[in-house]
Amino acid sequence: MSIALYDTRTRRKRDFEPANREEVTMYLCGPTVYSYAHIGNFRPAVVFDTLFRLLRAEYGEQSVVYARNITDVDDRINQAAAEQKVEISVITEKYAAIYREDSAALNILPPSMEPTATGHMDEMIDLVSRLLDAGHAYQSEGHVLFSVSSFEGYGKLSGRALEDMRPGARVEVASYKRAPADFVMWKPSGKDEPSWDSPFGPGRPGWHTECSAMIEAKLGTTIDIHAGGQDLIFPHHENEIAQSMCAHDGVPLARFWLHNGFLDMDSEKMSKSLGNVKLVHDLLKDWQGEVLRYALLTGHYRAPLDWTGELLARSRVTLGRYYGTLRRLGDVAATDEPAPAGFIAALHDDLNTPQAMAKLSTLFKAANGAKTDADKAKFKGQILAAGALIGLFEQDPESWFKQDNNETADASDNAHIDQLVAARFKARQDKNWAEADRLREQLNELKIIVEDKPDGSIWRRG
RNA sequence: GGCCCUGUGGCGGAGUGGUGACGCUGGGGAUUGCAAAUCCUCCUACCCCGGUUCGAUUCCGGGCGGGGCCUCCA
Repeated sequence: MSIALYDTRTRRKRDFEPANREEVTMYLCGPTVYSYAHIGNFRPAVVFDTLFRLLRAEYGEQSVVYARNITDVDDRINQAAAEQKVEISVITEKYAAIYREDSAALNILPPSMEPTATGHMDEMIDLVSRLLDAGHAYQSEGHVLFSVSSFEGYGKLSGRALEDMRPGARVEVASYKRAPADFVMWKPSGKDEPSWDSPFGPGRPGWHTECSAMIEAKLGTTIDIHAGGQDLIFPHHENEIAQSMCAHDGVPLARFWLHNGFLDMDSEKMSKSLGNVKLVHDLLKDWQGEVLRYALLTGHYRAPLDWTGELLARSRVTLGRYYGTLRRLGDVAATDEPAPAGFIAALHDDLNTPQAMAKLSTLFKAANGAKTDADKAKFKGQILAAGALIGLFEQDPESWFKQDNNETADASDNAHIDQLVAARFKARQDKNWAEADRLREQLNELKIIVEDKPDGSIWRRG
């Protein structure tokens, strides 16, 4: 069954067929590495990682090329570097490394490549030069600007006409612009700002330039899928399209445009002024990365998702139930099975993860009810296959329960708990119920939930 | 002002022109020394007003509510 994806440009769900099944190309606008990334930054990373996994399963691991860039030239980076009196590379390398750590904690696969702006200065300068030569760009007060009126398709992606927009609605129109919607491709740098030499004077590229140049350099003139957050539709992706299509004689930049919706924080917009920005770096202190990933996937990627403590708690409970099943199936070797057809169909339907989660629930129910070893092995195989597609259930169940969040879970703790549980099990064998209950009470105080089984007791953190 | 998205039970969240996904919570039951886990079972919904239809939560129109974007932004 083919994969259907909602394409922002055509505003329809369409069957996805790559231009070349041997080389499916996908690009995601990645992080600007000037600080810790927040949970909202990771929604596209997790969602499109799931799509990456799905495409790899469909076309073969070697046939999918997924580029997620790192923006390492940006005014916010310059500001951070100036404040800390260091080179920008000190800032960008630090936060790129942290971003990769956070990504790994959310079980996000490394993309095929992570191109950087600083690594593509020549390509960007070349792109700007070509657009200048072709008359799509002009120089003004040391800047190079793209002239949006030179591209008749401008506004097609976001569905807005130039005349509908309010010039200066939010930001004052700069003096060097011929038209308010023209955007900067190259700008001069101030005295202490990072600067690169170019035919149009020393300076640095505008934000939109890097994606067009890197896609051209790494993936080709037309890619299959271009993805990002909803806020990037305008102007960022509109501007990328303008640059790339004008540089490529009108050849489309991407065949499918995918955009994820935003997270709300306790029903409010996440913003610095409201002080409700949640950094993944901080969330990971209280929650396992897999809980964050699961929570992000409980909603459909195009819909808004309300990020709350309840959502996280619910996600943790559900995952715990699922890992409980896997723990009970621990001594059964999974057979090699495909994920259930309904689960795959849900993901194929524009990455309908809530529907896929519903299928997962029935799968676990079936696994819990399995009587024979053959059934257990089959269901375990299906669970692991489904999990691999959405990046869940890839850790050892025992470690899930024993590391389960927070810093109190260290090794000595675990040994102490093991001791108490073993003592209680012995008391139960002796039918010394008073002693057994006393030990349970002691464990309750440690927020440990014990499960008695015929051949021993197991425990988890409550 | 323009453009886009959205409104489902106590909560989260799919889906559908006609038999009310799935999960959490709550009630009941099986099981258990007591529990936990597991299983079974029950309760509660489709923003409002028109239209189309034998029949609309689902399609169409209007209204109301919520959100996003209009050159920082996942």
